[in-house]
Amino acid sequence: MHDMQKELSTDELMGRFLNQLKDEDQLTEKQKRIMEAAVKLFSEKGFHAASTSEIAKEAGVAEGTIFRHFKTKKDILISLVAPIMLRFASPLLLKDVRKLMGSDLPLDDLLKQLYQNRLQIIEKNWSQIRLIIQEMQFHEELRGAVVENLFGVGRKLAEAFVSSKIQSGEIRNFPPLTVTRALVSMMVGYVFFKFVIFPDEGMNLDDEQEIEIMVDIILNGIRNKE
Amino acid sequence: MHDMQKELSTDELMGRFLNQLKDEDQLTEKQKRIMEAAVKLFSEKGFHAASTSEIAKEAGVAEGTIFRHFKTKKDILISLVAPIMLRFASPLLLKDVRKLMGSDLPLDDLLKQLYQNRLQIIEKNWSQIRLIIQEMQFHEELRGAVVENLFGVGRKLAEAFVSSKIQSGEIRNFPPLTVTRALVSMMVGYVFFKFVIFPDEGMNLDDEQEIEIMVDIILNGIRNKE
DNA sequence: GTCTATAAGTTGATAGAC
DNA sequence: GTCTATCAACTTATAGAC
Repeated sequence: MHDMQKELSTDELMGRFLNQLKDEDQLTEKQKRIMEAAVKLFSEKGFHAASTSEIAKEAGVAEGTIFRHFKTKKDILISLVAPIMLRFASPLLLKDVRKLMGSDLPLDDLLKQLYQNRLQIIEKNWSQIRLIIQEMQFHEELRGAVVENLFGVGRKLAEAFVSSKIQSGEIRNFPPLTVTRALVSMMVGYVFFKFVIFPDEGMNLDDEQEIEIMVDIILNGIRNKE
Repeated sequence: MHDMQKELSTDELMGRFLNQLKDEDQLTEKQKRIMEAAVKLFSEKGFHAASTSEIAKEAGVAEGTIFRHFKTKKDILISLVAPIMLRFASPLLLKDVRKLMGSDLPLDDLLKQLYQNRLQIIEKNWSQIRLIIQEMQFHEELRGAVVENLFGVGRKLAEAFVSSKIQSGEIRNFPPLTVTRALVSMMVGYVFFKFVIFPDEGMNLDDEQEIEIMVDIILNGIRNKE
């Protein structure tokens, strides 16, 4: 049971997560190559199906080199999570989203841009997002870190936004968390269809049109009230 | 590269799928036990992380017995897909959903029941659904079969329903596929939060309340129009 | 001389054969 | 139901770079 060795606790992982910004520059060329190769293979074949020898070959290093830099194979996985999450928590959630949410755009334009923006980021980073969602299922500490950091941050931002719009009277008076989840669910569902169900073909309609209608539905519902 | 052996084509898999109804009774006690053990371990640990020896132990058979009934480990996985999908395509999608869609319930009650109904089925079969979604990513034939059969059937049903409601004037005139995807996205998103993000704790609100609001949002939107 | 990369092991478990 | 060849993660002895 090679998975049962000393596990990193969620706290330790969060520590890494928070310290990663400065650490990122301290990575050697080889470490970066190994991590890049690992992201590629883990997300292509899954964590268990990708062997360290493959990773070594892909990275262009000897297999032993991997274990000079990472205690275990799982350690490579863990080391990938923090930088990936950072790329979502810091420049993205905090900058673009805050800016959009602070703007005084009409609600429809704001939502459209928000969806478009998130979708692009998800598309660009899909293999890594998929990897994290995949492995979350099997590594408790990993899920803990994602939920605490990424989801915690996102949820607070979104709920604050929704609450303010409820108070300003723009949004009906529902529980903010439920409205937030509805907004996010639309995106999750769209992503699910686009990337999980039809990863190859692409969908019939283009994203912009689809998002336009999605926002219309979320804002006005599907019921005909003439 | 044990994944690269002779793959079952989508057609062969669909063949199995269609023939499974009669085959299901022809399974021996041992085969059933092996398959049950495999579903359990594959969905708990993932396909690659679950070993055939564990499966044998869990099923209470000798390891060799597995390979008397299934050519390869992957063959076990493939054999699981058809019965699982059937349990979704036949009794559920076709019976409950058709009945609900054919009823003349008001749209909100109809949607609430539909969501409630689907959610219960997903909850009851979550480990199997998760397994299929997981392994779809890595086994092309499997995804082909799921998309063709499950998704194809579901989509046709849902689109027909939405189209009829658009023609009757109950639903606004959007592309039926987009409306369908919006309806399903809500459920997908809800399931994602409930089972993937917070599989342990359970959510703050109970499903009935959440679904009630979700249906309200989908039907009437979140914009305040007083 | 230390520090790092490497490739040839070692061990154990795995899928699959007999 | 036992057996085995294979391949996994991981180790270590060695050699090269600074």
